Amino acid sequence: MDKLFKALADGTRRELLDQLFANNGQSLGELCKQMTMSRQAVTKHLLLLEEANLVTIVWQGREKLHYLNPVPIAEIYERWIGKFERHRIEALNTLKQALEEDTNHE
Amino acid sequence: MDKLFKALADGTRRELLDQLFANNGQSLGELCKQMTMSRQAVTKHLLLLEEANLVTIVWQGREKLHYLNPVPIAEIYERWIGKFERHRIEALNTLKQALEEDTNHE
DNA sequence: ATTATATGCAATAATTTGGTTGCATGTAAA
DNA sequence: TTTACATGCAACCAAATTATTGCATATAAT
Repeated sequence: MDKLFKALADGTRRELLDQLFANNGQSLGELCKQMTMSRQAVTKHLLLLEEANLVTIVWQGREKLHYLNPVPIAEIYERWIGKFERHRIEALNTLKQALEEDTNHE
Repeated sequence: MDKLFKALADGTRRELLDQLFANNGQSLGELCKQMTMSRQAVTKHLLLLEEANLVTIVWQGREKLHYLNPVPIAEIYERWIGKFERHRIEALNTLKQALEEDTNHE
């Protein structure tokens, strides 16, 4: 879960995911063309995405193709979104109460 | 969105959110008691959570109370989970195809 | 066989992050 | 009005992150 959030915590990496959303299965070279930084920098970002299991690699000859994997994102949903949703109404109510108590100087 | 992901990308900060899940509206001192690091370290983590809008502060006398805010997490869902879900079946299919082409050496 | 292309590996440098410590300030209690 | 408590501010340090560069290797094309 830590690697997943860290992978998503960088704009460049989210941009790479966006590129794969737009066109899945691109090679390293194709992805690099659309970025401003060096190939090695892009490689490192992609490595983190692979380690977070967000991107799957398929070698085709000398080309390395990159495919999106949606599974880890679903885990975020289950672990965090669901949790927040469950607490949502209660949390907002206690916050509201606290704010009222504070402004009313009870 | 960047601050949000970065805020969630640290285990200590997710632990602080967990503490507030368990007991919403805790003061800085109460949160610190449950952590191993210095008060200042905790303060800095909480500041990032505030800037990501995940935690809302209410001052009560000399105490600073911390409340969860579920809204930004919902934004993650809309921006990322939804997007992944929409592409999910298509992405898995193209990946499957690529894997088959690769192993069959066509 | 030679050349061009696609990628990997390793050393390095700059920046960001996570943490500590010491001192200052504001609020409540004795 | 002292004293204790809750927190803020700032300087500083170590470790992790991001990016660059130069060279090496493997595959494809001529």
